[in-house]
Amino acid sequence: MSPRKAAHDELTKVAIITVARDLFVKEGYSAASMRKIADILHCSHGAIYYHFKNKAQLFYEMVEADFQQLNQVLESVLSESADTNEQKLYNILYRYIEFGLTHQKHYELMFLIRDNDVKSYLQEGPNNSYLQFAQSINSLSAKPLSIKETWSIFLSMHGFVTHYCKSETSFDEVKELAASHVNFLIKAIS
Amino acid sequence: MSPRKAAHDELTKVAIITVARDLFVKEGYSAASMRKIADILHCSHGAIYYHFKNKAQLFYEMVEADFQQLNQVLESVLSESADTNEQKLYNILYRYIEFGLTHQKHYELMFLIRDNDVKSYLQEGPNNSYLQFAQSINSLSAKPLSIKETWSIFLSMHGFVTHYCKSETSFDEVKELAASHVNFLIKAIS
DNA sequence: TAATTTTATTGACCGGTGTTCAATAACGAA
DNA sequence: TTCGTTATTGAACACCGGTCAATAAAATTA
Repeated sequence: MSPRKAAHDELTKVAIITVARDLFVKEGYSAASMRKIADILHCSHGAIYYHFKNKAQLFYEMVEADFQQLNQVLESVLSESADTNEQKLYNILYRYIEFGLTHQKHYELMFLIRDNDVKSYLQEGPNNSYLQFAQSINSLSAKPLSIKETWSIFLSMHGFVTHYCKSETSFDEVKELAASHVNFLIKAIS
Repeated sequence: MSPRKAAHDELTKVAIITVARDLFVKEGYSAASMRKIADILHCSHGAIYYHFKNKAQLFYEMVEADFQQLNQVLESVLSESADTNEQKLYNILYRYIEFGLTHQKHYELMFLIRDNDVKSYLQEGPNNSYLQFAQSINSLSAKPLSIKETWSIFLSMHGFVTHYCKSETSFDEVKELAASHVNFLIKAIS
């Protein structure tokens, strides 16, 4: 009816993202539609396009914000001064898996989605996270690591997360396996 | 117009799958629509549903046939009697990556797609391939491998393929990296 | 051969999707 | 108060996967 809402309940990017996050996590990228998001927000689906160019960008902006958590997680491990480098190295790897499996939809978007719409928006996020990751494990490793070794470690971690993302297994269910995978990789660079 | 075609150009599963494969490989699962497939086949999209229950099953039947190639590849490596076990082990891993990156859309379907429609059809295929893989590397390894070690190797391989599938990198472009990743993993179990 | 049953195809239809855009009302500034 | 700016609506468009009654070709039976 009225083409513009009263000021106190105008749409905001934050409000949209909050609802979108819930729905994306609950239903995945394709099943979560702009219309469903709009329904929950009590607005028309057209309104969302005033704030976001399209669905892919909405998804991307949502996930990019969340993904900075991963960098924070890695940083917090590094700054835990009570731990030895060996412990820190283990924690970096272990916490990476934990993050991936407790943020499966985000991980999927950042590292797995092949959707052409979405793909064009992705570059920086995953790259930044990898750099942080690589720098961390290099500084903690007893032996100096080659670039290729670092990359192999990352891909091996990625494989673990990817697999259990796909089967929607919770981190809790694979804690022990995660630990043994991490130990397997640490052994490989010792 | 006519509700049934003359015998000589009736639809067949094979004809549909052939066209579908092209389109799926070219455009991916979601962008390749039943209507596009039907257009190429010069039939109505409804006709395809006479031969396949739905899109997911069409995709699945197409890919399952192709995927038996992977098992054949692994078998052929094992039966290469001129090679040492060490060489065979290397080849199993290397050829796994090669297969994954030269059949990216298939790999994606079998191991990556989260689509709920598709997922219900997938179980046996990937499982069989893993069993074959696990059995092979166990029989070839100098040291006996634990189940967890075998699994870690697989996940690490999977990570490599997944990553380059996502970025649509050809196998040729990452041959050397593949070799070094394989050597990294072999070292981890030596 | 003629009648009948089975089979394969069509195309309209349903409810859904992402996206665009003219119309419009609330807002903020002059 | 006027007027431009801004945010919102909802209809429209072109797609999508999937269903199904109608129908004609093919196969089978008499």
